[in-house]
Amino acid sequence: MDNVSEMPSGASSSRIYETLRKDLVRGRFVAGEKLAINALKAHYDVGLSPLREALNKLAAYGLLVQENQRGFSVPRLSREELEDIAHLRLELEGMAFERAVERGDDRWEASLLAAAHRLKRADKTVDKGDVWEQLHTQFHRTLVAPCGSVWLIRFIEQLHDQFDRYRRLGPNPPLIRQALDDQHHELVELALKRDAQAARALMDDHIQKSFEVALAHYQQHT
Amino acid sequence: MDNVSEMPSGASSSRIYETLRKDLVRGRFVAGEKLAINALKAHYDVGLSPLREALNKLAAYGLLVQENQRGFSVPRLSREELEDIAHLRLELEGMAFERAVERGDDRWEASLLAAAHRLKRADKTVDKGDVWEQLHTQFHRTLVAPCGSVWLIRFIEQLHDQFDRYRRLGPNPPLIRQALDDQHHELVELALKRDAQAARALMDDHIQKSFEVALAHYQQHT
DNA sequence: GCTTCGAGAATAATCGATTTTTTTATAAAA
DNA sequence: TTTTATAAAAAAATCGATTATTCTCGAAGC
Repeated sequence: MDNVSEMPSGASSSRIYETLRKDLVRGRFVAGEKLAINALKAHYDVGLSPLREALNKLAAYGLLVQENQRGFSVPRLSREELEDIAHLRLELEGMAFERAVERGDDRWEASLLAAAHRLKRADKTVDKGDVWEQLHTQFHRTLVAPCGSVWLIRFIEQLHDQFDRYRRLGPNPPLIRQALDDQHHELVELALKRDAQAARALMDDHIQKSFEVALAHYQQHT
Repeated sequence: MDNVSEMPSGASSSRIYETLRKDLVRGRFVAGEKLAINALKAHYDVGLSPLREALNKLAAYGLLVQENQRGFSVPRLSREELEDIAHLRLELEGMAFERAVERGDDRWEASLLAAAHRLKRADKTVDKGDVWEQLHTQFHRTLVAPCGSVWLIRFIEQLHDQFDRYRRLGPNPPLIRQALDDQHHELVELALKRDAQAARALMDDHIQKSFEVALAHYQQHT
């Protein structure tokens, strides 16, 4: 554990959950590492109870592993799991986007354009904090928002967090960002054209590309 | 809250989680009900900390709703959600079963036959406890076990628990059981024949039938 | 040398009590 | 009558301390 976020000031319970979740996704903890609860308590400056409740939630969510009487640890990474996650993202996000394209209304079109624009803007500026990451997450959220299935969205977000544990192992240099961002705009275009088939195909390709980036990072990392 | 399970004796932490999970799935709590923590504490005879940790996990899992400073409650039911869950089950379980049929080995075939047999046996005897339910869950678990995706299995089980909140609103009379159980055996047959296409089609039909049963219970119930 | 054992230290889990927040009940004001 | 204000009660969240379990490391036995 090192270099983890400062806690935002304010109420504690869900705050610590969100902070930890982000730090886990960002890779601020080493995969496989056992969490020292007292260290967390000290670092994030929270009490034991809220902290443990957050850890329990994160374990149920799949960002931590809880072992019987031996605390919490960060799940290990494996190529097999990355492939599993990417493949499922392909299936689920493809399905969701296809449905979104069929069902989304004009307000959706507007929010898509907005999200894509903001993302492109962030692309060009130097990234203070995780602005690009946040906007990227928001963009993908928007893509599938009107798919009509609350549970599908839930699973997709869960998979995104898992996927990002791999993708964010390495840097996200401008060139790769650029390439992915081009696809983001194409996705918007196809959505506006209401071409569900092509939209899905491109989504598949987009996830495939992301997978390759993440895999490279993973292999570098080990 | 009424008529909930007695706690099995033994260690507390994960025990209370499992007990609560089962009681939620069984419908021992009324949908929408706010949980009185002190009452739970007294009934299950556990301390506050393990109880709260279990509730937090269940909320992350989707069997409870946690509201800011006002505790936990049982999620409401809706026809829309039931349709959502059933539809996703169709997609995910179909996908998983198809893959399982392609990838399962002879040990899988054996365990399938075993699970189906045990389920049929339980069918004929009077159901003490939830023997049939347990075996039914186990059977479906076995069907998709060799699909090769840990995350897919995880989501499917989560959806099963959600689906069962609806399906178990009403009784499960012998006639319906019989009909569903016939399909279980057909599923096994197609799996042994390695007919992935037909297997998936039948799985779709099976889930559709279950959905109709669950929907009837839901409509009766409101 | 290698394994097994056990005492002490470290850590996890749990408890009981306190603090904070929400809900309820009652009464005053509009 | 309805709304607003407020005090008391209830409930949720959190804290500090205790208990139970696991881990560490050195010594004894094989």
